[in-house]
Amino acid sequence: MYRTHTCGELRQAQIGQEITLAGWVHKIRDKGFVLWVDLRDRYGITQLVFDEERTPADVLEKAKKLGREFVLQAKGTIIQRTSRNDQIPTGDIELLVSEFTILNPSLLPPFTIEDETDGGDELRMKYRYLDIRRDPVKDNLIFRHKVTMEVRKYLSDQGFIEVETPYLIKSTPEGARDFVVPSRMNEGQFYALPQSPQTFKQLLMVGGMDKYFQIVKCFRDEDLRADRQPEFTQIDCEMAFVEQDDILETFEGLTRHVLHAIHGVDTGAFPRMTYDEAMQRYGSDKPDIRFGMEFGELNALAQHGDFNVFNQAELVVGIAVPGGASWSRKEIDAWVDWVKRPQVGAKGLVYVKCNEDGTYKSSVDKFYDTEDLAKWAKTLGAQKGDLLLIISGDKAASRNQLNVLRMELANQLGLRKTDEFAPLWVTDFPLLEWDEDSESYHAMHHPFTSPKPDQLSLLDSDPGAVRANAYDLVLNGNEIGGGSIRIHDKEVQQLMFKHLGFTEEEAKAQFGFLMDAFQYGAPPHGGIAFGLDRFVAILGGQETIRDFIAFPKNNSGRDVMIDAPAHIDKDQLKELGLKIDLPSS
RNA sequence: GGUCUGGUAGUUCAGUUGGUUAGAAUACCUGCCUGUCACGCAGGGGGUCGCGAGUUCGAGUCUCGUCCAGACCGCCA
Repeated sequence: MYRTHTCGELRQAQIGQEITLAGWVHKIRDKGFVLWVDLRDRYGITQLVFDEERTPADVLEKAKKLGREFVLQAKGTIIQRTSRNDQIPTGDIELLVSEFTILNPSLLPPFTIEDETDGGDELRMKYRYLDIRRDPVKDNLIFRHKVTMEVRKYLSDQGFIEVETPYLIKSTPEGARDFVVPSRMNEGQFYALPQSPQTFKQLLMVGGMDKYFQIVKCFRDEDLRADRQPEFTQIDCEMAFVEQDDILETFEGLTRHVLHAIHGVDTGAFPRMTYDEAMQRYGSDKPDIRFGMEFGELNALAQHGDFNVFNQAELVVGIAVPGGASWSRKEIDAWVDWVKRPQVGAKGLVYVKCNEDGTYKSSVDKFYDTEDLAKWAKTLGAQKGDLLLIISGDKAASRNQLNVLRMELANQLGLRKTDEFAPLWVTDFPLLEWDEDSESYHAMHHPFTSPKPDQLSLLDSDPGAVRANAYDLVLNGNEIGGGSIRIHDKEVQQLMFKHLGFTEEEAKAQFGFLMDAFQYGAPPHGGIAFGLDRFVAILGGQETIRDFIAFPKNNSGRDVMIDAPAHIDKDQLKELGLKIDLPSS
């Protein structure tokens, strides 16, 4: 047995006991006559003490040669400290070491193993196993464990069965790019890694597993962001014999359970909002409702004068920024420039200061009188001291630009509090969205999503107007889950494929197995999938999901620790019947 | 595929108009220190300024290319 206790559990109750600890040398403080070593493991830090009076001379001598991150086993007696440290739970005691063994020495680590490390991101990723020794990373992994355990507990208690689905499946053209895996036994053929277990969970419904879930890796070969990894984890769920409300209630229950178990908060029933309403009120299908600054449309109040920018706009839309009237001209101009950057793409930004004395000062004083501006302020819900910011132009573009501005303002005004949780269901998403590049309609969610039954007839006349039985769960302005009631009827599924531009043969070749299954008594069903990495990060009050993944990939999809991806040798290629043909190599 | 930012000591960074021997903090090493816990004090070692070309009497600094990292746009059903 390497240890009798951990480095985090010893208190005054153990004083006088002979114990053995094992851990890493966290820090050494050598005062000459006495030397302290902070010994660290997953559970905490215990101070070891060596001194001239009480420690055997050879042990003290050996201790003077220790280095950071050496792995030690130390035996001795727990004693009361002469001077206590109230900063750590074990600060009342220390281990007077009688003998110790160096289980393994360590090279000098390339960065300090401390909460506030001196190491940069790149270095920490390369030596991720050292990074994980640091509390912030370690705590995040433990936090993730707690969340997933609560999820499993809740779903299992609700009668859900966790079923594993295959990782080696078939590539399909819809959606994201697939990661592909060559098959040795079927030369020239490839598996694909699943972007989600979508069709398998539907087949489980046909199989009668009427409540399924799986905490499962999914893979998408698309460019990355701070909140996007090529492999990520979903809480994938599906239920049979349910309508949309059943799903929303079940997974609202799950989310509330997790919020309560992790943070002790009860958010109450989640508000619901249709997609159209979300776009109109917030310019986003995932609005952050922790704060106000709701959109107000000013077309009726602003399109009567000589200001042609507004007159010619499809939409004139604004928000009221709390306290913004006190901003200087320079500060406001900075925001005007900010929205005009190509990343935002607005043509301009009109402002109206609603001064404390009841007067108004705007960038369009030439065109509108005080009465106009007062009406705008009222429509946008402005108080005295607020600043109206107004964007105009194409409807979709203006909403998007104002949404980007609203979010950035909220960030800078500190309105996005990480310890506040504002969930929201967004429902009734469009079934299809127009893709400019291919000049065709694509499924907004996925091709298995059912249209609202009463809107089936619209599919031919006005496909873009058809609404789906699809919903997203939004938390603090992030989409953390999305799902739909699925199609379970072969004819309807075939109709969908037709509208997505599949020929009958293509549909049969790619999804024939699913439509076959639908002919053998497929129950009505629907489900949802949560992005676990993002969910955990938001619950943890952070933005980047990398900090909650033990071994994440970098910006270009590389694992810099193991240096993957990598070339494979000629024999492997030959065995797979592959030839590399790159202009550069 | 694109835009932007960065790459200088083990590490995090500073480095003025292109000009003397490239600095600081921290880490590391040595010595001192009778209770430290961000210990303290004194001293020391440590640099292919990402790489390659160019401009110049002279380049960490300017130009071009390239590699790497990060953020964003496209993309992500």
